[in-house]
Amino acid sequence: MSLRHALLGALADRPRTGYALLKHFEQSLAYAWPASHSQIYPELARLREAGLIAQTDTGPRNSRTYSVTPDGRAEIRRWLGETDPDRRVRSDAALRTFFLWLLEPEEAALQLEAERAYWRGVLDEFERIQVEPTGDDRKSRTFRIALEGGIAGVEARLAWLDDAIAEVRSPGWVAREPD
Amino acid sequence: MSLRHALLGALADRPRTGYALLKHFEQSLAYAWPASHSQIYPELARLREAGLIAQTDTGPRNSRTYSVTPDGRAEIRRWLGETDPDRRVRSDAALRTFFLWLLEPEEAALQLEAERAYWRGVLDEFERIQVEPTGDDRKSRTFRIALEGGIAGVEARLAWLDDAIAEVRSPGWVAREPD
DNA sequence: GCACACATGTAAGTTGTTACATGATTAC
DNA sequence: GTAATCATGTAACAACTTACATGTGTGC
Repeated sequence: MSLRHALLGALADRPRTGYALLKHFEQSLAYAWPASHSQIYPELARLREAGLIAQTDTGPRNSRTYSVTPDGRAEIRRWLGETDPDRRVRSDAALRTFFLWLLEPEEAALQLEAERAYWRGVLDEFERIQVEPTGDDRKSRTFRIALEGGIAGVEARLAWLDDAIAEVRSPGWVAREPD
Repeated sequence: MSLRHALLGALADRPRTGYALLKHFEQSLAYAWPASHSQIYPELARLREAGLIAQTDTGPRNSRTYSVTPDGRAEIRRWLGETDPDRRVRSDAALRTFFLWLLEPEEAALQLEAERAYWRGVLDEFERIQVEPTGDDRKSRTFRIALEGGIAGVEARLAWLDDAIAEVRSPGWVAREPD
């Protein structure tokens, strides 16, 4: 139930409306745990019913501001400290690399180049965020650590994509097995 | 429907039984698209019904060997060439890094050290596989490319974890906000 | 004979996606 | 006024997890 704890953690940072949580998921959390509004709103209702969050304000356009309760804060700490992370990762993009041999060499190269263009864009965005000034409290530092993790991962992927593209464009790849 | 195409791709490599596919998912494909037997067997039945695979052999212990049909081979190629990869990635482990500030510094460091130990083990396994001799046909090369992608990703993560651990153990982290 | 790995399946429940649906405020 | 963004919800469906369930060959 990671979504539940993602919401609790985001509300432990500060109270937010459902819509603000949605935007937070689209921006920061999108690379760790994507979630859509049709998942978030019902989950907020369940968290509220369970007493882990409470609606502490009502704003314009029927927006509802939620805050974590002491129970909710205890629950997110329990989750972080006492449960093992689920280290499984599903990546459609990674899966496709196992099947590169099924494509014509030129087609394989084009696919990998599209990947490279996409992840370059992501890296640009991460680096744009990275230069923004922040505080040196633990929250700000945590965010910078998470961002550095994202950057390191994307940089590694880009370096690997360069190698992979070179390989599928190499004579040794193109020459053999013309299908 | 990545599972469907993961199965088609694995069967395009060579005919396999359901059980062999299961083992293949536990080993190679586990880091890209984990799947359990309760998902694989029903999906094989559906693929067969759709005419994308066919049962080409029956072995001991009621094992069934499946092969891709021409339609199945066309479908995996269509998927690889004509559909965009879903680049979203869900990672419980990555999500948790956003909430490091909620833990006591020592607890945060212990969690990150557990991550480091886990990924070191994965890297050891990848490197053990990497030194095994293989061919230089496209299939073998593709597998090596995928493996190198995995290794690059894990190495980047380990380097980042070293930095992250140093940061949460630094005086600047430990000193402030004693909760 | 018994344990273990092989081999396949179903069922209940949870989680996630896509589509449908509606209303409120702001900017032009 | 009208388009865009804000703001929240539900419903149908697909995908995934966990548990239940059963039978087969091999090695000791």
